[in-house]
Amino acid sequence: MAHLTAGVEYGIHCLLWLALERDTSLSSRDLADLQGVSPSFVAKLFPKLEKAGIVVASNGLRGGYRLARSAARITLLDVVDAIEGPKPLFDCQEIRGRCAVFDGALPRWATNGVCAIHAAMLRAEQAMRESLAATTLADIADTVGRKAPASFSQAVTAWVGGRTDARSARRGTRGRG
Amino acid sequence: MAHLTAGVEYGIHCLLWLALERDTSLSSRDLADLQGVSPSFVAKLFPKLEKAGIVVASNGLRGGYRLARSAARITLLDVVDAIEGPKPLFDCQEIRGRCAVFDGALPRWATNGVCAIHAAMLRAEQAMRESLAATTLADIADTVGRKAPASFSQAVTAWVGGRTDARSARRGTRGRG
DNA sequence: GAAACACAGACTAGATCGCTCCGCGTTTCA
DNA sequence: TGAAACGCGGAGCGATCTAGTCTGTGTTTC
Ligand code: FES
Ligand code: FES
Repeated sequence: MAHLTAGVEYGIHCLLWLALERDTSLSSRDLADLQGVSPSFVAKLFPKLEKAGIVVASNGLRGGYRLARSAARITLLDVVDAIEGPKPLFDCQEIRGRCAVFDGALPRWATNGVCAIHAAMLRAEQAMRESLAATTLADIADTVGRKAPASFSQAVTAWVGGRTDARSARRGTRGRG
Repeated sequence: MAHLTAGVEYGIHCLLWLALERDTSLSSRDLADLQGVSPSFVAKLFPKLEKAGIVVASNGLRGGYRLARSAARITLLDVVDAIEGPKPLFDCQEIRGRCAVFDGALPRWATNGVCAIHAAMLRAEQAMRESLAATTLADIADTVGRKAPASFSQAVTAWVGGRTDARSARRGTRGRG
């Protein structure tokens, strides 16, 4: 994939569901099934978000995740950093230090400070990060909310409720389904 | 490596040498040896820069590359696009279309337009691209030029000249060295 | 005490990256 | 005239990364 991996897309989409259902803990399996993606993969994602303080986890049956703070105070940069970890846009290999003209006697000025090319790349990365930091989960939820009809939110709550019911039913009809 | 690969670092550094020696054609081997990097790898880089119209190539003995236009009119974005090709920062997989709540009957509004998350990523990518487009090869050459002593430019020209001489000498003493 | 949860770690298939090697056509120059 | 130095394309290779699976361990609910 590209620089921002599939984990970021999965993670942010999951967090949007959590923002929609702030009163309920959703398990990683709920979130995966809800979106039709790999449960194992989503399960590997959330410990990172929890360590970054974006979500809080609760253990045991009926456990799961919920947002650690308001969606308006979670930026896309928070999520990207949590999932991707420290991952530079550009990885300078200090080419300049191998110049044949110097022939072994590397002058101080040649490796002093950061290479001008590297500096330009760092500026580009910073521009990207500032753009990501300027968008919050709430912004995105608003955009989606304006597109979705009013009935959608209810349908989601019903789906989540249906999950809990299905679990209870499974306990009642154990071995038959 | 990261999103911007080693080819970009090699490529831009090479182009800086070409900007310094605008009157001479430098071969890909010259440029590689000058910087102590792999000649084969640099040789694979330059056809891309030539197709993008950043350098012009000349064939045969004494051939090589030179800048197609002034360094002030070559941006870092030009070089990155030439070497990396079309490579999105974020590769949306249209997760939203798989939502289990819809259960097969995907409503129009759900996939209408670009996903809000994807849109935010495109803005971040655009911010990065604008930053890269704002820096030219000449800008970087100036920065380097201010650091390097006056003698450096002469040393480079001498090194390049020495290369041509070495080739002539090799022809004269064929088989002995 | 079983089921549903979180979480850590080993593992795999496939893609990509950095790099090499080879063959072909072109140009120069002894 | 032919060898050497060029550009250029394609095949291939080892290392690394990605997306995803499969354990296993500990915790909470019912
Ligand atoms: S040495 Fe890495 S960008 Fe110049
Ligand atoms: S569907 Fe790809 S980012 Fe939303």
